[in-house]
Amino acid sequence: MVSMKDIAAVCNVSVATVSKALNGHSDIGKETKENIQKTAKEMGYFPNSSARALRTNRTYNLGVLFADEANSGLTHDYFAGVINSFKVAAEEEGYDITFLNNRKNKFNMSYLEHSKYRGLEGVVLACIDFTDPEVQELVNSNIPVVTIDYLFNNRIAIMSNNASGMQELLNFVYNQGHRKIAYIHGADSAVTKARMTSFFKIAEEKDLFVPDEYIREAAYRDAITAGKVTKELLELKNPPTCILYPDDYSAIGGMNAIKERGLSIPKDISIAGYDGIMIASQLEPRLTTIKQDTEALGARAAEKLISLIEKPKSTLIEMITIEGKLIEGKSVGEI
Amino acid sequence: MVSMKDIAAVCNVSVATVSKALNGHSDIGKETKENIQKTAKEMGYFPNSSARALRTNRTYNLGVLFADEANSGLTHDYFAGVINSFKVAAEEEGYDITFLNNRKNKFNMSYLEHSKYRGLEGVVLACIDFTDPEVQELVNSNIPVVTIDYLFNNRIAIMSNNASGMQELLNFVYNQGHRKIAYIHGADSAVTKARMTSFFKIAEEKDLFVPDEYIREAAYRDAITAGKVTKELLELKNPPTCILYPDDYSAIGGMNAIKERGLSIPKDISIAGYDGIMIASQLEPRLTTIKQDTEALGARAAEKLISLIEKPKSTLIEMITIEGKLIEGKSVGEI
DNA sequence: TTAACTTACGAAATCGATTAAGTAACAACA
DNA sequence: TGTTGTTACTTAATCGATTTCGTAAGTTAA
Repeated sequence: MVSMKDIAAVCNVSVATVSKALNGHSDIGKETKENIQKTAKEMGYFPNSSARALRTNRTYNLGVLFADEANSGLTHDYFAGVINSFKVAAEEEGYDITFLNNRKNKFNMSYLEHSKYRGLEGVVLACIDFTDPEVQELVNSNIPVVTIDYLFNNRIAIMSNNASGMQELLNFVYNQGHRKIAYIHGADSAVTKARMTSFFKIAEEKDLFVPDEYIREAAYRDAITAGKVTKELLELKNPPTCILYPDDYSAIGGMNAIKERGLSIPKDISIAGYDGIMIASQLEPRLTTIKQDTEALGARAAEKLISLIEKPKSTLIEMITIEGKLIEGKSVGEI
Repeated sequence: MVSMKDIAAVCNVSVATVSKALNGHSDIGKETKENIQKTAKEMGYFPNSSARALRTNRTYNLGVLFADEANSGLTHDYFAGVINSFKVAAEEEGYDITFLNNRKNKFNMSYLEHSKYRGLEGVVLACIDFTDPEVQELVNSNIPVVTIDYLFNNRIAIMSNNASGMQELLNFVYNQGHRKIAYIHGADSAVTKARMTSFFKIAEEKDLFVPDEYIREAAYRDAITAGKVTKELLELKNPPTCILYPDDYSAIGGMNAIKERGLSIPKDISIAGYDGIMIASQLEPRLTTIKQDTEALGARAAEKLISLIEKPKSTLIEMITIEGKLIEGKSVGEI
């Protein structure tokens, strides 16, 4: 690797001069500067980030903490989308992304220790167990942190607006004329809670009667269970005319179960998913769903994290809400 | 941040002694060593990776080059699975993962420059344009490189065995009694080529007549086109009894088109996908597909890359083939 | 002409860790 | 007793870059 020393030798100047010339300081002669810059380019010089980090205490490295138990990690459409957009936004600002280990590594470092070891300037937290003591340690540290879809009182949070998403979805379904609406909700979590609360609030506002048997549970992305539950709903004496699912995968499970019965969507029964994953728009019929704006979620998270790093004083600790968008699709029909 | 200097001061020894004590050198007294280790723990010491990297020239950092044009990046099930498993395997060996920028960043570095800047000890290439001059530059550099699903003559490649996968799939379909088999293949690529070649080879071996109209094209993961093509195939005077798709998403598109016709899978027509993504096993009927071993692909890539780094002499430049696995599912019936 | 500034550069310290080389103190051995 | 070895440290150089301070040479002003 060619270093400043090498350039200095070639140009017959000191290392200090090279550094100044390459970093655009003012106390360098025009000719000297140009010569150094030219030589640096010719020699293929690139700064050594370790050396620079050591001296300046800036690594331009951001951590991503993202647990992937049971393949629910990078292969999880929603979070993969968020992380991807976070990455792109961070890269545009000259930052690189490093994953924090979720598994125990050789050195048995905690998340915080790992962050310090790598000199991460900030960390984004997504899709993890926020009650994990190690996560708590990180959140209570002095490292800038932004969380996604979870709110700590001392940290910036970027939240997908599940309440308004559910509201919009339910409104749409209602306006299509549906009054017998079943809701298969996800397992217990902050997201599920937000959506359910919203569901019942809107239902009440609309004087919609929702019998207990219309409210069912199925884990996220578990199309099999969703399919089973769907069949049970269809067998009710008074079956719903529309079923809402926890996510699009589940809706696919439901769709299969319905088609298997020989029923047609949306003629015989309507369904809606949530998330707006790619495949949802390619199904037949096109799935009605709330497309979560993963793009915006990731980008905002990066923007805020970098702002925390570069201007901590003027960066507000706030909760930022990202709206989902109704994709009307074709799976909810008029009644 | 607490440094060795701080520990040295507290323990009344030199920095060198601290370093040796913490790194398990032999020329340190038992008591001194224990005292230093205890103090280090108490003070919450963690090494500074930048300083260590600067001195030792080892960063324990691996690069991942992974272009994500058009959302086909981390949200691409197959590659996300591979990268995820690569990450886990690398982390187990004490390495961290850094993404190489695919977009141009502030400093306008090439992939190689970026790798050098960050001191990446090796890079894994996946899902990119391998003919890109910047990729070529990286491949021809002296940085250890492992490629996934692409073969350079001077680099280790980890290849999913598309030929044997297609063979196994076609054999299965054939053994179920199918003789009228349509094949919707992906767009032109090395992967498509490998599968097609294999398809025709096996077909020939089996004396299977494949009319031209049975061979169609649809882009990867384009369920809409796959659905359209499926309808066209169904309308043929002599329609196939089984359709093979480029991937599982496409198969879902086909599945929808078929169900829409009121046909039943696999009673009226059989279908098979490729890849073995999560949702495939949750469809009704369960999709027959070749599950690509993303787990093994990523893990082997990490293993080989680390081996190139740690014992370059004894590491063979080779092509490693990872077999897919037939998931029988329920979407191909007996005839 | 001389004091006061500018300009353009260099010397040296520094960041935190590693490591070769050196050195006391003590023990072992002939 | 003198030589050799061992043990347990310390000193100091080093990795590559940044930055403070210093200074020689030239310029301007009085």
